[in-house]
Amino acid sequence: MRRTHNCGELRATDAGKEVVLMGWVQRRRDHGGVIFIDFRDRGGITQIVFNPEHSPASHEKAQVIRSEYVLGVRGKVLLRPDDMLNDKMDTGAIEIMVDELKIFSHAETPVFPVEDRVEASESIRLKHRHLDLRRPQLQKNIMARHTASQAIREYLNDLGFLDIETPFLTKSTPEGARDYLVPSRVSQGNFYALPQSPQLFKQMLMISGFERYYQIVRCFRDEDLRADRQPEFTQIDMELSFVGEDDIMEITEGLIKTVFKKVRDIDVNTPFDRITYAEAMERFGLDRPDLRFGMELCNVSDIVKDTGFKVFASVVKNGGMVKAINAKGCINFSRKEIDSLTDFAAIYRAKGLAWIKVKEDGWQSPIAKFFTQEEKDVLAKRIDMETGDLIFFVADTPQITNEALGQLRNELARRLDLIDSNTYRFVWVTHFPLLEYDEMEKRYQALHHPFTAPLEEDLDKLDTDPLNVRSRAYDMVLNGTEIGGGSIRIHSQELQEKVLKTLGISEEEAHEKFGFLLDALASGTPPHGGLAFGFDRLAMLLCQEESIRDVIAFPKTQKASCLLTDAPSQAGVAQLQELAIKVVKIEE
RNA sequence: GGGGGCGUAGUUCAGUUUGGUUAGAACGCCUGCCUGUCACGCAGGAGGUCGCCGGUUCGAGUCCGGUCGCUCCCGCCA
Repeated sequence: MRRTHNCGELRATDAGKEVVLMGWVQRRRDHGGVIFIDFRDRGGITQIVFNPEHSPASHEKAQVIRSEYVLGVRGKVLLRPDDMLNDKMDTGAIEIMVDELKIFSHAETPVFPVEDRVEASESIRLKHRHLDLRRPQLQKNIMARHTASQAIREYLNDLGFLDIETPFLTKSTPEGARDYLVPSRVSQGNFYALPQSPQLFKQMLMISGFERYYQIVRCFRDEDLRADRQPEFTQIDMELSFVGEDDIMEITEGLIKTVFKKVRDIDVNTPFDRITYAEAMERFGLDRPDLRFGMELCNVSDIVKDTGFKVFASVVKNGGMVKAINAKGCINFSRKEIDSLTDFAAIYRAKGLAWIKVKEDGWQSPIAKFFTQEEKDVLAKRIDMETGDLIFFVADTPQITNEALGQLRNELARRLDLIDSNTYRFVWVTHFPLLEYDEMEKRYQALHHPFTAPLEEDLDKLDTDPLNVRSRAYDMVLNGTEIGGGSIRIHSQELQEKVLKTLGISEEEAHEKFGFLLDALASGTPPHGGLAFGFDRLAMLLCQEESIRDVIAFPKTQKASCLLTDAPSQAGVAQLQELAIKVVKIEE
């Protein structure tokens, strides 16, 4: 018996053919006489029929068949009678009348039915991932992911990129995320770190003269998980020599265009819009703006800085910021709805959410009485208040005001159903600040990473006004989600040393941690830059899934454990001894 | 590190507010019947450590304390 077709490809035009299908039993319907089975493989589902009058032997054998049995069947493709077509199935015009049945495997009753519409809990699904992965939806996702990765390889190969592997057992880097450590047996007491990204290696490859590199590569970060974050995740990692921002943007826009076309048959328009970080923050409050709807933020700090409403005035006087958002026509929001939005803003540390309902005869608002008529007029004009509008204000530090109001903007759009889920709106965010100040550690930190080039025109501010140095970093944002980011790198040793120094990394530490890079930079380094996409997130968006776990074959739980294999687990005494590792309990 | 939700039959859930007889439903499973179903139908049946540990009580799925797990979010994630 040799398989001739898959379960998704037979059509009315195949009627009369003798075929052999192999797959799993999706569902069995036994009528006492005739038995119908929905037969599934990765190609789809076809109905197979056991008829005691047609083939008594195979019908008899079919009595024992249950869900998820694995079968091979030989039979003839028959057109179904006109009144028995199933237009919900791709193969609904035909069925296979079985002449010969081979039962390859019996199966225990599955813990949950292998069907898309069944919603088993996530932990059950992960524990029995082999069953979960049989569900057509997950099969589709994993296949779409494959299509995407192949499209990416093909596209980059054609542009002269080389796929070059980089080490997993590598060196811990300061800055950035927590590392996963791997103990060394042959060098006891020493540890490798799994790479958070191949950043330094790809720069080394540029210095080595490979000019165009890519890798679809696993990266590891020991941080807390989210619906869109796993401890090991996949990047589409790229680096190019002799290029500037425009080259990289053009190539990666083409990459995205190709992937969306091949995976979803969606035409993405290029080039993408570009917006600076400063403009994104001003208009949307976030560095990853969702441009599918308007409702932009409005800075009113200058208007309220001397107002009688002390909360606003004092925030501005202390270097804070007051911004507003106009929920057009939302005057009918109840007190309860406004309270729930206030709670929402509080998640992002906003201490309150002031509001104004714009009525025909004036403002209805707890804060209206604090404003003079003149202030009211100026505010109304700035925020474009019209009768029926509902205005929200947040007053806090610039960071909190922007974050809270930016998130509120997204939340309002969701609640007001302003978002067309079939729209794909891409935008580049550029000119990120090079540094930010870490209040906890009392020092500057790289916003992107320490190898990002400062904007040339801002170089002189590195000593005098470091926080206002802009960088040559850029993020690709899709519908309010960052899907990729990168930068033009520093290619001069002097500048690299200077930036490391600004970051408070001593010369000694710099040479210990990055000496190899600094040496390499001095050996003749081409100008270079690159970008990395979060492949899992991209796949998630392509598959229209809510969780990254639905596009990863074997994902981990929020506690970073694998319910299938039960990793992580205790190591044996002998193993630990070999590594000279002793496990100690840490008391609270 | 912090906040929210969840944990009861194989699965999804109700029951927990207000402690009280034998813990229910649907789907799935098993048995029988059924020759055109496609979420087949009909009849019958089995199936429970109410996550775990401890406490209060005459009595705990229900109240209290602890603990474990899953999930969403904040912090964190250059």
